[in-house]
Amino acid sequence: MNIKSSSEIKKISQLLRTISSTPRLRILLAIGTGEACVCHLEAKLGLRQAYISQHLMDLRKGKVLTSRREGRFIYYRLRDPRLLELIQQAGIIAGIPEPELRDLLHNHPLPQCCCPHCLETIQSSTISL
Amino acid sequence: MNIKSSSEIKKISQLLRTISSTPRLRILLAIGTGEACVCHLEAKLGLRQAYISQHLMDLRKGKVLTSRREGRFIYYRLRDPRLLELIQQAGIIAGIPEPELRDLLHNHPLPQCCCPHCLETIQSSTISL
DNA sequence: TTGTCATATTCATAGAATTGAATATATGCG
DNA sequence: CGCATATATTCAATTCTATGAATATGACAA
Repeated sequence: MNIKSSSEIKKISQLLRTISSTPRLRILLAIGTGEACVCHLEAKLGLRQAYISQHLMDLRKGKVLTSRREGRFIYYRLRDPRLLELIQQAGIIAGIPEPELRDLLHNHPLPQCCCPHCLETIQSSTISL
Repeated sequence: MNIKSSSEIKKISQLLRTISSTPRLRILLAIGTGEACVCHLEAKLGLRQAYISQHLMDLRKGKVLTSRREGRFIYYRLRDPRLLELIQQAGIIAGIPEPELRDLLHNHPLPQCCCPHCLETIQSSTISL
C-alpha cells in the first residue's frame, strides 16, 4: 500500500517537475488555452528554436502537450487546460498579487511569425493599422 | 514587462520545484492538514532523520512549511493548506484515479512516536485496543 | 531531385539537486 | 555541569538537469 502510493506520488512528482522549469512554464503560459507553433514561441519568448524544441519534447514526453502537424508547421496545445488553473493556483500560493497573476495568465496576442495562422491575422489586423 | 513576468515566473517555478521531489511530496502529504514532528515523519515514511531534516529545511526555505517548537520537539505545518488542493489537482491532471488520489490525500493515522502528542494518542487509543 | 524552411534530435558539458555519512546544536533533566 | 534526546548542518560523491552547438529529419516547392 505504501509501495502503491509511491508509484502515484512519482506521477505527481513527474508532472510537477516537468512544468516547473522556467522556460517550460513560459512556454505553457504562452500557449495558454490556444495553440502555438514553434516559430510563435520563438518570436514570443525570444529563445532559440532548438532550445524551444527540446523543451517541447520534454513537455510532450511528460504528457503535458499534444501536437498536431499542419503542413510544415506543428501546433502545440495543452493536453489538459486545467494545467493553467494549476499554475494559477501555484501563483496564488507563491504569493503573487492578483494583477500580476492575471497578466501572466492572460493570453497576450501572439507576435507575428511566418505560419499561416499569423498571415491570416496580419491580413485582418492590417485594417486597423 | 517581460522582465517583470520573468520574476513572477521564477516564483512559481521555485514553488513547483520545491514540492516536486518525491520525498518532499511524501512529507507534505504525511503532514496534510495537521502537524508533524520529525519523529512522526521518520516513523511514517521510513526515512532517516537527517534525510528528513534536510528536506524539511528545503521546504522551509521554499516558504512551504512553518515550524513551531514545543520543548524538544519541532512541529511542522503547511504554511498554506491550499497546497494540498494543488497537489490534488496535479494528481487529477496526472491521471491518477479518484480512489487512489483520495487515499493519498486522506490523512492516515500517524504512527506512534516519542512525542507528547503521540503519547496522548496512545492513552486515548489504548482503550479501543 | 535539389533546395529551403520548420522542427527535431544528438551530443558534450557545466551546473544543480540528491543522497549518505558524519557531526553539530539545542533543549531538558538530574 | 554532564548526559540524553530531537533536530539541524556540513561535506563529499554521485546522479540529474539545463543549455549550447551542431546536425538531422520531414514537408513542400520548383
